[in-house]
Amino acid sequence: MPPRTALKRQVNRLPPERRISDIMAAAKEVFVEKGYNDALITDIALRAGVVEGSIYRFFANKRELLVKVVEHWFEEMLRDDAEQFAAVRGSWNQIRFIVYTHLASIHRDPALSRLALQEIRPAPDYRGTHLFELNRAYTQRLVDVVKAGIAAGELRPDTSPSLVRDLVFGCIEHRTWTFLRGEGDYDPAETAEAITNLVYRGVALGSEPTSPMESVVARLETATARLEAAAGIIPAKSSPALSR
Amino acid sequence: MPPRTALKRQVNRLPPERRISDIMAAAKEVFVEKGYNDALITDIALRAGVVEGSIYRFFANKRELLVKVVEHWFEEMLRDDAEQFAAVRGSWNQIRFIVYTHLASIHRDPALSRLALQEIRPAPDYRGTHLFELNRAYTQRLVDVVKAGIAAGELRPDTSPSLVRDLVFGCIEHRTWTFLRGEGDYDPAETAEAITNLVYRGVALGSEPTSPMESVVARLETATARLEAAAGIIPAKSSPALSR
Amino acid sequence: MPPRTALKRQVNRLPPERRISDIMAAAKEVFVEKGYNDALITDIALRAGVVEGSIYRFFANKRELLVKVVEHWFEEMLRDDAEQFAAVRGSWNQIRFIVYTHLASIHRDPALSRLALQEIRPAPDYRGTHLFELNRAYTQRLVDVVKAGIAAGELRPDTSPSLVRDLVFGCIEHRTWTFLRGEGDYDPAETAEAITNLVYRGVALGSEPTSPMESVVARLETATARLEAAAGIIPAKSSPALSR
Amino acid sequence: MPPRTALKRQVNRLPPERRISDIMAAAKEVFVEKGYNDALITDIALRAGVVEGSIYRFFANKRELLVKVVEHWFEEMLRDDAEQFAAVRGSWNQIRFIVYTHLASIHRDPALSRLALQEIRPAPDYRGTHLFELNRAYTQRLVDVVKAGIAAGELRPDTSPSLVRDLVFGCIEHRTWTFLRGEGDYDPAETAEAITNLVYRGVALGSEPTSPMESVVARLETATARLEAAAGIIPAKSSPALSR
DNA sequence: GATGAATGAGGATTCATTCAT
DNA sequence: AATGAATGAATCCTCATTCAT
Repeated sequence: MPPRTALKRQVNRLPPERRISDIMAAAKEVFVEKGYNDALITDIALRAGVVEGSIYRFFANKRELLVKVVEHWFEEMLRDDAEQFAAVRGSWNQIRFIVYTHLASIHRDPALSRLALQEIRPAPDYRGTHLFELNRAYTQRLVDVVKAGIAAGELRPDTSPSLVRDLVFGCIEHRTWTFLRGEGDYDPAETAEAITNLVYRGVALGSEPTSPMESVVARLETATARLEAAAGIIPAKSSPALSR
Repeated sequence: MPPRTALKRQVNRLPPERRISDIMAAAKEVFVEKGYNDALITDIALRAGVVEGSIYRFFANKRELLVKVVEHWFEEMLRDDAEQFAAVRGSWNQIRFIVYTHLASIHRDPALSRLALQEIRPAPDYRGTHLFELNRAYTQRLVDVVKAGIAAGELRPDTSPSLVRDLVFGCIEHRTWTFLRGEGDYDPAETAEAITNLVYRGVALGSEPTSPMESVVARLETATARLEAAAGIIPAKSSPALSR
Repeated sequence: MPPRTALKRQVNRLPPERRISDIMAAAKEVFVEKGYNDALITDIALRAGVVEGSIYRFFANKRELLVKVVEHWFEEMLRDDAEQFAAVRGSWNQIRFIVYTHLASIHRDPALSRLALQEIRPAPDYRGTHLFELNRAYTQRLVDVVKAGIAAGELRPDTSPSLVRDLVFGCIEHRTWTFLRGEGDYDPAETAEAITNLVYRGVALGSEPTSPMESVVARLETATARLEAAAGIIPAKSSPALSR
Repeated sequence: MPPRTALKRQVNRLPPERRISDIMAAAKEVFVEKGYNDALITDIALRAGVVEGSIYRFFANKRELLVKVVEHWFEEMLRDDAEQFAAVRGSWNQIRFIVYTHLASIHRDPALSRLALQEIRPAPDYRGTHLFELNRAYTQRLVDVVKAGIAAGELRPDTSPSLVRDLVFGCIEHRTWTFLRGEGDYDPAETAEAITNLVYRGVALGSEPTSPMESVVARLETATARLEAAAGIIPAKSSPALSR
């Protein structure tokens, strides 16, 4: 048989993990730019440097690719948070941390958030998704905080932890809709503080001390800042916990 | 190109309002059964007893038809509620009424609720929709209740009414997602009670200060005052206690 | 029978000719603005102050309406021209008149010209149209001019009048295409002169000069020579006789 | 929405050029038979032995397919002619060749000619088409012939080559309209001879005195202008009758 | 004679997915 | 394993024309 002068096919063999991460990176880009429906497999393949068929070797279909991309994003977020969260003490601080983190994530990645909220969650197969599990774990932290707070006698014993969860995440979602539609903006820290206070007051035993405490601290900070300014001192970037 | 001449045409003349309501009724049925995407204009026309073309005499396109159907449903709901709501007295009762009504509506018409929340609200042209206006009016009632409560000295003066609105409607939405996906159920009355209590506690003026905390606050207050005095600076605008 | 309070129907009775001319005026507007395909019967009816159905009382269909509109325009043009044309003497002048008139018409009403050339003429039923007859009459004038010129011994006897007709009108059409597409412009007078000269030369008898004309030329020649001499200037490049 | 999964797919792989030429051949057939509007993509696909979708892999839309088909036809014509044309000597012969060739092409492929003249040329995007370029090249040959004739002293130096181009191609078009509408016939050779003679006479340097008037007037104008220039007079905008 | 609501046929186009090479 | 050409289902919308009132 004569040697084939087939220069046509450029076969580019790469380790599977690399292929997968290339595809997912490209898919993330395209989904973020175009949204799910307007994202084209062809486009994703092009940017990933593979052909369409190759995508289907690793992902059953377009939707699975979307889900995997969002799951990946979510997992990274969780991993980053988990460590810090473990260090936070006190119900109020923990709630605030969760609220702030969530608001900040949405603020950082609005497009991915939209995909998660609008494309994946409403789907009938959402339960059964790994993302569903991840999200459960994510929101469960709040439930645990509430349970712990109740056990510690800090929070009202008749509080429904799951209702608090819905209250918090629902509120955040509602508050960020306008932003997700690209029509407004919000300040994560400020919003987190307000939501936390409101919710905390709803669940705290007796006469919650959050807000007085808060305003006093604020005044202290202000006064301190002024003194520092008067003394010509530039304050260092304060720790997030105090940064408000 | 001129249409091939039809042999015989049966014209069935009806008053426009009737036609419109027939079409909307049929559309409502089909949208509810199939969802927006899988709803066929042909199917709607068939059930309404008209030809496809007739639908386009009254509605610019499929989406407008959807929006009109949902708006109609929403308007009816508002009309029914308004009267009853006017008779409710007291912040807690009013909040509960609003929460309950909303929960009950979703429970009664989950499919229409889904269409509103999933199909219409995320669209980029949502603002500008009449539905957007209706919804504003709908949620505004809660904002007004909060404002009135504050004015009456019943609710905390530092409450953000719009945040309460997001808290309430966001919570409801989150709580009903599972149901809307057809995977669970809830009791509107019970849920309304729980949400109302939680939220009300967050906004109501209470008898608060826990004693230990109070002394801390007092001490901090003193320190702050001294610092401020030391700084010799007159605080700007308003007193810090009210500034947030 | 109780008197009907039917205020609904505003019947507006007008003499048929008035109706027809209103409709045609409106149709002309719309066809000119939108072209045939994009012109809507509804739009025409609206501008004419009638309903769609009324249009069909006077015109069998949209195309007939178009044809009637163009015919009307054409008839007016013919009427205006006929008188003037009758006064023109001499083959060259007559040809120039026809060419100029045609170029000027296209320049004045490019949209209507397009409709005639692009919409009506290519149609399979063009023959049989009154417009076809009108156009025949219109172009026939040129044929007659040529025949008369031949008979008078001014034009070559082997000239095909119909070929001259195609030459002239084809040339005009080709020359004006760019303008009709809205991409260029031309000067009717100048273009008419150029076309006429070119064509005339093709059909005129050899050593022609009509005697009276010749003497004029001779005299002009003399005058020119004198003027040039008077100017004492050596003509540039080539001899003036060849310079154009 | 994902397409309902087809059970079995028969894939028939072919080299792209073959596919493209199959599709174009089928499209040519259908366009010729039915005209652009009445041609169905389905029909074309069927005859080409592909599915509708495959057509859209190679052609952006129906119109592009049409344009490509006509361009292909035109290119072949040009290629065939070019060789022969190169061998023709003498202005008259060259003009006749071009005229004859054009008449013969139309006579051979009236349907394709119609598509070019009626569907493609009037479109607003005609310029920018490759066909436009091809046609320019095609007609340019005549322009070049005229220029060469002038340079060789065979044709009148005051001839406008582009006007001759419009004269020739316009005349041909006009002459063939009836045939293109399927209502008459013509003999290419005979018609070519007649047109060529008529045109040639119009441009050949002969004894004809039409232009004498014109050239004399031109000389007068030139001389006058020089005299005026010598006298330092800026000539007023001359009357149109003299402006040439 | 006027009205104008109702008719209804008709086809290009997209793009996720497959599978022969 | 990679390629990428081929598949093919699926549907909204327009608007000239009609005809019951």
